[in-house]
Amino acid sequence: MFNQETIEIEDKILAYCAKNEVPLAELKWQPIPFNGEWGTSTSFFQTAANEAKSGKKVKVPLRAQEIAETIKDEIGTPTGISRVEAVKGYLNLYFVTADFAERVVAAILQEKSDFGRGKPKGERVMVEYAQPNTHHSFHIGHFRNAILGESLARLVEFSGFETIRAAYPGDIGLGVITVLWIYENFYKGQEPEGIHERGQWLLKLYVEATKLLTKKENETDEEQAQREAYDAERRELYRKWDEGDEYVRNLWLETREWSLVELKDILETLDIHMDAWFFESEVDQPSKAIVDELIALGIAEDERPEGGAVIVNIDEKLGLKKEKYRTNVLLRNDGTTLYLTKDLALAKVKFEDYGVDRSIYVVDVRQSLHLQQAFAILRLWGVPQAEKCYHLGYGFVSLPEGAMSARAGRLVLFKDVADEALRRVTEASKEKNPNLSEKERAEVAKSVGLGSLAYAMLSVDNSRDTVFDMDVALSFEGHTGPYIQNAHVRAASILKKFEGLKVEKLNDAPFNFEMTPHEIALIELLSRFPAKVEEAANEYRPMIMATYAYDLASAFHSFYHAVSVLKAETDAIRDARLRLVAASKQTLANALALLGITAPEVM
RNA sequence: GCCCUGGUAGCUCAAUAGGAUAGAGCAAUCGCCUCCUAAGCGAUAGGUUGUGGGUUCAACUCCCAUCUAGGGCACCA
Repeated sequence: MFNQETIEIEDKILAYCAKNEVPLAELKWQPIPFNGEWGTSTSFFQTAANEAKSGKKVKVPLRAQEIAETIKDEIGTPTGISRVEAVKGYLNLYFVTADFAERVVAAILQEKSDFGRGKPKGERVMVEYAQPNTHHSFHIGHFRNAILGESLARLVEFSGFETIRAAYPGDIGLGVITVLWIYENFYKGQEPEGIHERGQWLLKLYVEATKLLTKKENETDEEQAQREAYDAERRELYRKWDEGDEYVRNLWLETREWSLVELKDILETLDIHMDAWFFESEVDQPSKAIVDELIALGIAEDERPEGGAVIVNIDEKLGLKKEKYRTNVLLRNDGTTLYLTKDLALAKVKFEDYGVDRSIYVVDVRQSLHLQQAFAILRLWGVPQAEKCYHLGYGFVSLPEGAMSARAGRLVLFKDVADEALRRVTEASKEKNPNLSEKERAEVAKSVGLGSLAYAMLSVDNSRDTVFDMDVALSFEGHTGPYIQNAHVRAASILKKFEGLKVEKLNDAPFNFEMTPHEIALIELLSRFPAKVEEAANEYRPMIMATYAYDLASAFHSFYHAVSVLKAETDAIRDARLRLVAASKQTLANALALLGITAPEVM
């Protein structure tokens, strides 16, 4: 976006090299990595190496420096560039600060919340996330999934893809039936007040039921008989559900709704709005037809006549010699479907009913093989979009005391963490900013509390496992969401204090004064935002944006501390800096939005 | 047995297509609020990037080997 200079210079370098038969390698431009310095650079090592390979006797580093020097002389001082230097094989071009600064700031103030938005890409992408099981409750691991998916959706959308957000709750399976069983036998007719209490109650029932249905050590004959009787009841319930028994189905729908109401409330809190809701139960039947089709096509093998299942030997069908995707089951020998089967059916819905070009699955990394198998089968099946299926895996979230486990009672529910976050932020806010009204403080608490949680999840690479420690996630200092939000608040505070002209009217405020290194660093970061959006979206990595937001906030805090805005030396400098503050505020807000974090005006 | 991830400062993590001086935050020590919000800023200290080879002008990054942690491998999701 801000690279006009390099294009012009590249032409000159190309022309020179062509004329002098220098085997120029591709020019890669990167920012000059020294602070306080400001410009772009490229190196000639590869070019020198090309010469060496073609037989010339050259020492690569020396030759690279020689080329850099020659080109420096050749291009002179191009427009927009204040100084050119050749150092250690690199050609460094320093920008004319005033021009560049003005161009960056003006673009941001004009485009506002659209600053950084990419051009339409002409492709439709679906991001599937939020796949918790119903009849369970939303824990901190689900939160990582949700915030990662939402941030990714916002990134790809902002970068120019038409984006569809899809939820896919697991609403059927043995776990669900287990809850129905205990409810029916021991808690029938009960229903706690409050949507979260009710949702979490189902989890308690699940834990209790699991105890009743799990073999104990030193089990007596009597206990064993009881347990087996319970298990038979549960199996019978599943069978009834499967054949569509009206009573069981209604019971299931009613309790499922309790979970969904809770889930939707949490998503609403997180400002996540799904475009499509898929349910496992809905793809169960269609997936059976797909199995028949795959058998008919010779992709799947039906071993049921021999008492086996329906399987796909994926490696064999793809002609792979080494095992990679292995073999997996599409249909149990009793004719019921599996996760893989349903995912094939769902993929078909995505591609055919929703016209999706790219399909991203935000799913626990432990399911990596299963998803690769699903994608491979789609390829065998001849689905063109199979090539653009992508599994965004994420490491699991554990606790300082070990892995989360509902049965062991070691589970951190998101709702509890969110409540605690609000409590702690409210407390901190009272101390740091006593003048806020109750209403404002409540808003700040939500914004900052959820912001700190979201940032804690997004600031580590998705592939890494993380340990969720409440005190770390709810820390408000240092590399955290609130640190970034605070930079935004400080910018807002300056603008609010400025009671002269509106910032929008300060069009004639050039940066034609000697800028401090803080201002230069800040403007350089601002100019990189559009490229960062592209990078994060292309690589499907929200962490890139999380890191950027922190770097920008850090640069702003340093600037804020070291440079006076309202008390600048002259009105002209003050006005230019005000515009820079406004541009910083805008870009911080844009970056935070892509992380699913709100940017408060006060805190 | 096979496959996939990780291993970087005491701790938690970064590091763009292999590029110039491996960066942050916690924790530690020391400074900075009559001055735009101190949820902040500055400074000091902290490193043989698990180990051993190799490729390259250049390796945290690529290749091989090895140690170590975790995960996954047909009727769970």
